[in-house]
Amino acid sequence: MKKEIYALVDCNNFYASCERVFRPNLARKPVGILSNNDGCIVAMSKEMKDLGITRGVPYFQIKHLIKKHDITIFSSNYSLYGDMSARVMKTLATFSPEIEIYSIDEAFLSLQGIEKEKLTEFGQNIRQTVQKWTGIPVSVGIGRTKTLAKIAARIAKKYPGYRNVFDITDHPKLDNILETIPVEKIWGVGFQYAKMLKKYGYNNAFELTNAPDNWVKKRMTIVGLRTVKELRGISCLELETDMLSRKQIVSSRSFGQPVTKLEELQEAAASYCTRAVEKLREQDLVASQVMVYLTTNRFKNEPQYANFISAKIPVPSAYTPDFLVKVKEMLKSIYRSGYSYKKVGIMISDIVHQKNAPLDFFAPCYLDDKRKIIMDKVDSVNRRWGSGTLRYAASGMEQKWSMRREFLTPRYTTCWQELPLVKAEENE
DNA sequence: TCTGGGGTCCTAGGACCC
DNA sequence: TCTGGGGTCCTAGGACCC
Repeated sequence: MKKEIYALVDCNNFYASCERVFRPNLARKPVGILSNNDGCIVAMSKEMKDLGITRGVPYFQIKHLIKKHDITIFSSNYSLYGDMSARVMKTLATFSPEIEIYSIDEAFLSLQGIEKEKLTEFGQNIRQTVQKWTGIPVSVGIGRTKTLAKIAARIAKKYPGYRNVFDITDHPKLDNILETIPVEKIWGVGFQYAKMLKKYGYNNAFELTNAPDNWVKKRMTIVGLRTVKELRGISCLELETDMLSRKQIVSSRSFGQPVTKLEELQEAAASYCTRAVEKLREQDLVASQVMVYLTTNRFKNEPQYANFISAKIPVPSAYTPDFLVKVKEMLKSIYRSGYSYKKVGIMISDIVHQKNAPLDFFAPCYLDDKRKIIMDKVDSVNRRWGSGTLRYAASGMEQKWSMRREFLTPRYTTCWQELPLVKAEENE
């Protein structure tokens, strides 16, 4: 069996770091990023974490700390983060022929073939290059399995002595290191499993490696067993290098303010639906199932209602109007008047590649149809002039329901009008 | 006043078929 | 007394991830 070596490259405090690239004056200052609708804290710089603020807290609960600690708050700016992520990934791809982009801010690299003694040095090289080319600080964890590489990255980040790179491969003190990792910090062990494991006396990663296979499988399914084996150094999770096409696309948003009218809900649903079908086309996919749901605000002490409904699209399609028509009528059928709604959402599923779409004898297939030409035109206009330039009337003009984004930064990297300007010194 | 959004995988159980 | 059994497909729900 060949012995793999994996590196996990993890961007430090990614969203906060992205904002800082364009606001260098915020280095070493507390920076926080809000969720959609400016609802919760979703990302923080180290300085803000050090204040004891935790991810996920509602913004209004920590508002009083903002001034006191001179925290800078941003609304989330996904076009910026997505673009910065692409730059980081492109840089990483120059270091290894095999790379798995695991999330917006993490990638696994195969380091097969690199001499064992040089792994740390190689990791440092990655870190420095990404910093130089993109401005984003990263940590690198190296190990024989993806799960161990994750743990290594955690250590790299935690102890400054390692300068953000840690190699756990064949480490003489592996057991001692694993003893310092509480079970809930292991990749694949979440809140529920951690609770269960502790009940049975498994408190840290080392203890978990001694759990019997059958017991683990029974309580944590085959997935949990793989995690445990990976901790023991047996690789069970391979690098997934090719982008698998998605199985579902979800688009939903809480409203900036409560919505009561069916027409407004329909507008919002139409706008999310438009976005979801756009995402479908970005990957040359078509879908034949669409679901729509709506819900009231569960945090409020007022009448609650939630419902969903789904429908088939007769011929797999990526033509937005095919979906808009369905969504509009479906929403009408589950809408009940007299409630204050907080959110609607769209889920598109039964997704296949355009080329693999089942054919219908009586209907033209999307790929060969003029509908595809229309959609391609719409997409290219919106790419060129900014998304939302061409819209469907169904999405409405007022969009009173649209989300709050009070602290939004410019789209520095994805919109010509919002490029950062470099000013010459004027103090002469 | 104010509480995110977008994904994946696995399993159990029911429906249905032969 | 004693009511088969195996296969497939689908869905809901639960766990996890970022």
